[in-house]
Amino acid sequence: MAKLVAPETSQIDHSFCPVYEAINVLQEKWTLHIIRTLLDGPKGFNELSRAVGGCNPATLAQRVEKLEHLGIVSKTIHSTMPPRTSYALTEAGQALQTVIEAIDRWGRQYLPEPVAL
Amino acid sequence: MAKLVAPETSQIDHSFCPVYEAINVLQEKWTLHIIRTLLDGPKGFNELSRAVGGCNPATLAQRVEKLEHLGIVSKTIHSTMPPRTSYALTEAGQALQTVIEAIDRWGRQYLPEPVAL
DNA sequence: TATAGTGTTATGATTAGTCAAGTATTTGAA
DNA sequence: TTCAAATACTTGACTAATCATAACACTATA
Repeated sequence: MAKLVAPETSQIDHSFCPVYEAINVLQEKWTLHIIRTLLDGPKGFNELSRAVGGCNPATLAQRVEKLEHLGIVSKTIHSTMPPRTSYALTEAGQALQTVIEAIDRWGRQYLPEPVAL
Repeated sequence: MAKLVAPETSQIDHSFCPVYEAINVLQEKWTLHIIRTLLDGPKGFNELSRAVGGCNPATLAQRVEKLEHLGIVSKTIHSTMPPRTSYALTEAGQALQTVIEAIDRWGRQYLPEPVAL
């Protein structure tokens, strides 16, 4: 799995760059949507799914697990049967509000119309 | 950001929400890396590829084309043979610096160590 | 002449994401 | 009572995205 790194002449060293890592975390599909939704307050799984809009449960479960692992989201199980869970942002997750706000401002200014692809 | 308090309803209208669209644009793999790299200044294709680090040329070409279409990146062909091109950020692209900076600050504060997956 | 550079595009393989359906249980309505 | 809907996911099959690699035409340097 370890890959031989190209000669040092022209390759940039990403060995540990916080911005690079942060971008890698946030760039996964649905991640930013999930965080934005949770900025509104804690939500259960299906509630989150509906609010995010369009993410299928398999992907959502995987994303939420990874975010929990990264300390961005916390999961609380209130009762096992009937199942009742809630997902909330940790401090690190709340701190992403500044990122979402920056995206929000940019979007309002530079995406005034629906994007046709 | 407007914190629309949705007490019980939980169904959100995404008909046209600039933040939602902006997130969709920025969440695609390599997009933020490309923009961050170009904040450093205009680059040629291979130069960009090296600086971004790890993106394969097919994907990079596709991303860059989409970003050009969205008015975030501009492409200038200086000569066809030998090929010489340069990719640069437009005004809308430059405006994403605030987003990258927010991610940067977050990363430095909350990702102090390499993320093990 | 040989090697490395330019900007792409083509290939076929791998990985990531999607879809529909199912699990076990309770709550609320008919 | 019995049925439908809700809860939080999981599973397996499928498709779309991304991957590494190589090719192309051509120049500039060694």
